Amino acid sequence: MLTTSTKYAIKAVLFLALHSDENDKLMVKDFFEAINVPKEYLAKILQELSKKGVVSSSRGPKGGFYLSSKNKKLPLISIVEAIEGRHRLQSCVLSINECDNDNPCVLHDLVGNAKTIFLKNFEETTVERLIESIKEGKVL
Amino acid sequence: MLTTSTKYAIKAVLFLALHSDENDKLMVKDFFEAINVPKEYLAKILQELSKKGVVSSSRGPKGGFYLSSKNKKLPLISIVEAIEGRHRLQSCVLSINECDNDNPCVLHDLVGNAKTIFLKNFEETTVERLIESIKEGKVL
DNA sequence: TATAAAAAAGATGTTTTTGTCCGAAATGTG
DNA sequence: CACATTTCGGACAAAAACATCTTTTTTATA
Repeated sequence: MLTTSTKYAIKAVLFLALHSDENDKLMVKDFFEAINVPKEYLAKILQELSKKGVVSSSRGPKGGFYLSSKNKKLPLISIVEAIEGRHRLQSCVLSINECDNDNPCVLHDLVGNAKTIFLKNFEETTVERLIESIKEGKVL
Repeated sequence: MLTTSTKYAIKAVLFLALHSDENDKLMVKDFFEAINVPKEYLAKILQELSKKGVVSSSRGPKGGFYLSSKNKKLPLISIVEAIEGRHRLQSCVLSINECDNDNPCVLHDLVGNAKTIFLKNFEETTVERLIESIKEGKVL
């Protein structure tokens, strides 16, 4: 459903949303254990997310990663897109190029529903919104 | 959503359902091009499906692969299970072990719906049923 | 302005998935 | 029974995903 890298990315973003802001940045070494992601790999992923504008970062002493309030308003889908690109999520289940609503493959309708719901949720739910869930007891 | 191998498997099963039966078996070389799957890899996948009872096969001259009427009655999910096992489809989106309905992770509810619908469709739709769709114009 | 701290960038290593190849076992047919 | 044909099974190869390591660049602050 989501690649390992994307899962790591989501965990990282949510953790940052909860525990950082412009004045309290987090370094990789400060939280890789908390979210159970290999340290060096997390660094790579954050780099990518930063480049794509999904998280914020600053170098040097007192530097680190954090979520700006703008970052927090992004929908979940932007994390997925930053890591694995948009294509993967919306391409045909059977990877048939010509498949679309007008010329659906055998599984198109069968899977369409689930995929539509999934995408819709990821497009409509912001990081900010998820943080509420966490505060209401959902586990990260 | 589904691995490449599983997609190949589904295509192969559907093709066999359409073009083979006990008296007209198909050899790998007869249809790997039609479904656009690497020949040797398709052979491997069919072997696996055969071992798991999802497709039927016989060796030697006049041999090949086919779907028995029993095979055709199997739900789609059994193809997925044969290739990638059941676990992958139903495990937590964030791969959090403790995640379940009583102790949901942040994404559990968000994704739950889509996943439930997806699984339900794959459990309830048989190969036989899909063949009807194809005859009604859906592309394979 | 020198220093140390941090992310950025790039090179390298490992594992899993995908894909290929070849010999062994089975089986219908002359 | 001999033979050709086909799947079966295992070994091997290539590519992608996952992970680590090292060097460079930026920057706060002493």
